[in-house]
Amino acid sequence: MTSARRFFSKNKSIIAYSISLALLMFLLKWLELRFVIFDHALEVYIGAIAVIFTVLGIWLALKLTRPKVTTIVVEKQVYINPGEFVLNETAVNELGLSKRELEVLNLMAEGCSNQEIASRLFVSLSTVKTHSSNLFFKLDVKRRTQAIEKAKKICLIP
Amino acid sequence: MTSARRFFSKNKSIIAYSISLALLMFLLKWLELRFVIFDHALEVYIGAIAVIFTVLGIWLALKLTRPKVTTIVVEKQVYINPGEFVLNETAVNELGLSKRELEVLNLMAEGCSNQEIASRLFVSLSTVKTHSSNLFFKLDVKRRTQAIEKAKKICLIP
DNA sequence: ATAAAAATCATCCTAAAGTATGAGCAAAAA
DNA sequence: TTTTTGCTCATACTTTAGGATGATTTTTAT
Repeated sequence: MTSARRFFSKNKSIIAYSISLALLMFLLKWLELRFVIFDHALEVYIGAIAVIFTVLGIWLALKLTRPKVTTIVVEKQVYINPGEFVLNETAVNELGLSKRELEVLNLMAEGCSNQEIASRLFVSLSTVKTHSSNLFFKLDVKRRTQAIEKAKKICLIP
Repeated sequence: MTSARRFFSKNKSIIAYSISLALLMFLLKWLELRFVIFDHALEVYIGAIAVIFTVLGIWLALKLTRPKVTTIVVEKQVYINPGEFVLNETAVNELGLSKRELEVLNLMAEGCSNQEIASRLFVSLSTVKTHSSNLFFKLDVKRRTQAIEKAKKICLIP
């Protein structure tokens, strides 16, 4: 049942074409009988058929073929306003940075000295030095200024 | 001359259609003369014409339809906090920063050490130290990291 | 031409930054 | 349970940064 319905709906155009072709045949037969009296009517008749079926073919083609589509991709640049900072967690995981190291990194970027960082995190200067040393190793840099530069580039800090 | 040629090239398909139609007419006329002896040959003949011109119409339609152009706008995200960096010259004048000091500041922000800055500016380490010292005094900071932080805030560096 | 500003360099000294190594401890993962 | 990981701290040492001061040489503006 459904398959039959599906068949009709899928071949709608073809069925319509067949029916209209049949009707035209009848019409032409009728015309043939009426105008057979004229001389050279056949040539005109055939010309008419040619034109009609050409139009029909064109109509059919336009109906059946899916429209030719050429796609033009236009890149529109969307400028992201630096309003909200989102931490690049992918980078954090790839580099294996710990929570504490990120804290140290942030305070570094704020211009804190190691001693200030130690005071603000309630740890010793040694601890901060260890963290910063590990940080530089993981970020593959030699100085805190380079660490800040790189961290900003890859969105580890705002 | 050129306009005529242009006309031909532009209406190539239509001209081809006309010619093939004329040829078909001749062919059909010839067939008519040959097979007129058969009974009911006319129906077959007309059917053949119908089919041929339908095909012709389809071919014509496929040839003549111009592709539909769809424009797809792809939003490309461009992360640009620099957008375009414009130096805050007002601040530069207010703080009394010299050209050289700004150069040093920029290299500092790139993560260069004083020695690296000296090499890149073709001056001695002492000179860079003097510049940076003056810089810190003018910016009212104590460390290069603070200088970078402040300079970015007031648009002295990108 | 002359004074002011900018750029250059040096030396001495202190403070901070950074390296290397070892070790204790607690929480989480195996 | 054992191992791993992260955080902690310490000591000793080297390097870099930064301060203070003074001096010479270009530029630049008046």
